[in-house]
This record gives sequence, structure tokens and C-alpha cells, in this order.
Amino acid sequence: MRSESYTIGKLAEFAGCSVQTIRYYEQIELMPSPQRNAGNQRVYSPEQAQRLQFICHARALGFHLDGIRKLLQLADHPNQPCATADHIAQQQLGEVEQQIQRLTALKAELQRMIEQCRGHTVSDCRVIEVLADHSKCAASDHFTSD
Amino acid sequence: MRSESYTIGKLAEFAGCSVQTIRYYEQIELMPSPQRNAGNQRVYSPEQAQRLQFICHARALGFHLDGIRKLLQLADHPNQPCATADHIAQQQLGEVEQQIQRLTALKAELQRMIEQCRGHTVSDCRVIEVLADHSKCAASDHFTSD
DNA sequence: TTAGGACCTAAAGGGGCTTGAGCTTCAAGA
DNA sequence: TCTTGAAGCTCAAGCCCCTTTAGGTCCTAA
Repeated sequence: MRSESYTIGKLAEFAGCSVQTIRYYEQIELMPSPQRNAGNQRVYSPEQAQRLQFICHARALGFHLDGIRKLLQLADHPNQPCATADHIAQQQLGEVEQQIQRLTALKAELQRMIEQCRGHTVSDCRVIEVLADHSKCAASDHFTSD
Repeated sequence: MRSESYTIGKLAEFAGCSVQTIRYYEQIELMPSPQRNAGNQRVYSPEQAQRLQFICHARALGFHLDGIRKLLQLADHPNQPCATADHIAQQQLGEVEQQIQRLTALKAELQRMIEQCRGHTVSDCRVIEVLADHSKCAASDHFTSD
């Protein structure tokens, strides 16, 4: 086994995911089936390691596996225009921004709930009160979004 | 059928969830099995409607069903101290804050990626380049978090 | 009466893994 | 050389939180 090849464990460490996840990616054909050694264990090439790193990085950025599949196809054809990649990234950015907005609204409401908790018994606890009664929620707009 | 009772459809509308979701909550015993009318259709009381509203509101705030189950138990015992409810809400707030931090970092990276895309062919597209090479990612800290 | 909307059950699907059972292989130390 | 324990293997099921599908029954209004 040459130094520039990886066992599945080393590859997982390199790319920052779990061994099981790698096998899962192989199963759904996001990663190619690698070579095997004499004992039937997977042996990965540096190119395959790169590919997995790409996938894991994109996942960490929140891309869906579908989007990643498209990006990988693009990466395999470097002479095509990159409008599609840009589009996928833009879409991802949009989703992330929406999610941040939504979470920021939730954070405000949670904070208000917690701050107002008069804190003795459940019966005068704002946390439960607010959850029980939608109208006591100051910023109820976010329920309609998404 | 009295005016203050709900069919499952009306209840779904009232609480802001789907009919199937209500049946699912019944199945996992988050909602009680309601009475049935002569035609075996579910008939909900106002109390049950309140309970579902509580659940849906909490879900909209991102609480897990497990946490909601606990909150519901608390709500059923109004004379207990509310520390547990407060704790669950605090925990939820912490998770939301972390998520916002993570997403904000991702947003910055996505924006940088997109802005730098020189935009002609895939071979000089920063989107793909950055995804392929972790070291080209300026703020790579967030991969270790969580 | 009839159309069509709302309801029923049971089971499968989905996304993206994770866990578990029950095995084999590898690498390092005694 | 033997042993031991980590790492690997396959296949299947589980997880979260629903959603979808199939194939029916019931209700309501025209």
C-alpha cells in the first residue's frame, strides 16, 4: 500500500466525516467504489480523497447531496460555463439567509419568554404561558413564513 | 356536534399543522386519542385544541418533540416550580444561538465564494475551487464546532 | 341523489445519516 | 509465532419528524 493511499479510517479523518458516512456515500453513488486490498478492505486514491473532501466541505456549508452531485458533475467538466455552480451557491446562500432570519426571530421570542418568566411555579411561568397561547407571542409573523 | 368541537381538518387549520401531523402526534401519544363520532371520525374538544396549539407553537420555536413532551407534563402540574420549563427553554435558546452563529459563518463564506467567482468557465470558478480545497476557506474554524 | 370534499387505516418513503449484530482482517507487542 | 484489540466488512434496522400513497368510507350541499 503506497503512502498516498488511504484506508477508510484515514480517509474519514482526512475529510472530517465518519467511516459509515463514506460507505453511505458509496452506496448512493456519490463516491465511486474504491479498489480493495487482498483482505477486501477499501483503498482510496488521493483523487478520491479530494472528492470526499469536496463533498464534506459542501455538506458543512449546508448544501444538499443533490446540489453536491450537480457541483461534482460541473467540477468534472472544467471547460463549461460556471453559471450553474454560481446558481447553486446563490440558492444555498438564499436558504442560509432565510434560515438566519427565522432563527433570529425565534431567538428574540425565546429570550422574551425566558426573561419574563416570573420563575416560581409553573402556573405563573411565562414560558408555558406563551407556548400555550399564540396571541401572547409578540412577533407571531414568523409562523406564516416558510 | 357542538360548536366548540373540532373535526381534524378544522383543528389542523386552527393549530397550523397538517391533518396527518395530528394523527402522527396521536400515534406517538403526544396527543390523546380523541372521541369519535358515529362515522368513526375524530372529534376534538377545546382543551385538546389548546394542547395541539401548544405543541405546534413549540415546534415552530424549534423545540424537539421530547422537550415538548416534558413541557406538556409541566403544564399539567401548575403548582410545581417552573425551573424545568425554564431550563428547557434556556437549552433551546442556546441551540438556536449556536445555530445562528454557525449559519452566519457559512453565509460569509458562501458570499465570499460567490463574489470571487470570476464567472467564465468552471475551471476558474471560485465556488468549485473553494469547495474542493478546504485551505482556501478563510474562516475554516466552524468545521470543528459542534 | 349525487358529486366531491373530508375523513379513515395501514404502510411505505425520505433525507442523511447512525446503530447494531455478527463476522473478518490487520498491526503491534510479548 | 501467537495474541489481542482496533479497524474493517456486510446487511439490516433505526432515527427524527413527518409526508405520501393506496384504497377505501363518511359527510354535506346542490
